[in-house]
Amino acid sequence: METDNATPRWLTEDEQCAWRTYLAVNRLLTYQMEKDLQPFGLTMNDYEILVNLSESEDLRMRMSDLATATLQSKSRLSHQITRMENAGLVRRENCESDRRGLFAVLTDEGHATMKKVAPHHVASVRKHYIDLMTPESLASLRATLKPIAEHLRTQRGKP
Amino acid sequence: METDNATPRWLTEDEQCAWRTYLAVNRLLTYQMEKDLQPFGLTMNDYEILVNLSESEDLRMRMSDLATATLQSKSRLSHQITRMENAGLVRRENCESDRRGLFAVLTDEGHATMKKVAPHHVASVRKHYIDLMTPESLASLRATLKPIAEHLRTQRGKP
DNA sequence: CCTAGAAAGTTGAAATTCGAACCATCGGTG
DNA sequence: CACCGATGGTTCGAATTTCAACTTTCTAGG
Repeated sequence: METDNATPRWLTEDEQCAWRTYLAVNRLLTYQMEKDLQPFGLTMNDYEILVNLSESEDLRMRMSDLATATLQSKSRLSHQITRMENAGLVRRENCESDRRGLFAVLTDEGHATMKKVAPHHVASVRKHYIDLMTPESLASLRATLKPIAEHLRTQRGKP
Repeated sequence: METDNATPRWLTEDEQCAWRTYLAVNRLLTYQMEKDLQPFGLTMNDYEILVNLSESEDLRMRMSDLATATLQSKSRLSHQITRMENAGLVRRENCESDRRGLFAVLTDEGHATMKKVAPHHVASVRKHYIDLMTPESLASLRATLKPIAEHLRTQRGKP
């Protein structure tokens, strides 16, 4: 008989507003970042990978680790790296210790691109996000979101 | 000579952390919401359209308005509605006053689906977002994000 | 009235993403 | 050592998204 018909706890006015605002910022911001990166021929995805690689030991990362770090499926990353490889930003290299494995390695060109684009991207992030809030707001936001990120990380299987 | 080489204002440690956390929540949350909707055969996109329609006068909206409301391109929305039409959730109807125009109208089935799914979706939003913060955090977050949404809305052209 | 844009939507092809199936190698166990 | 389930990655086909035409209808100016 139990067909799960407990009265749902609907969102209050405020909660609803908060949620929708969040969703809106989410999309609008993504759109804007994407747009600001476009003149350099990069997507957010490209950029994030460049960041990860350039912050890594030897400018390289195992495909798996990169997939985990950027929260993408293995399949998607594989395609993504192929495209970036064609664009000359990245190169695949075999892993000695595990012959199944591959590294994605930042090329010189990739590194140069990174250096050129980073300032613009940072400016964009500031202009459309960071600089629009007070340091207190930022701190509060971070404190609120951090545990949520943790929670969500534990929830998910392998995307 | 001006080649735009002012020293960029890099992000501070805290800012960097806030930004990355935001990005992470962004993706993880989207992923989770999507996943929780999957058993009902809906995507976030589907759901959002159902919400918009069910909150509208006569359960209908002009394609353009719907596109604007959901922040999608006309093209994307058109395909989207076609799919939902095939799924029986929505139906297209001509506009009397403007013969170029079309309405997307919620069907009975669409309305029923909405009613069935909404409680689960709300529960999901609570579980993975709203209920993970205090009311104060939520209020603060809303207050911070609201102006950002405004700013971003003014920035963008037609996606 | 006529015409040149603009606006509303659709369409089709190309690019991206997803999911499942697949291949090869690893690591542990009997 | 030989087997077997896990890991690391790629690949293929289907679904989704994007981008650039294209059609039809409006609207405003002359």
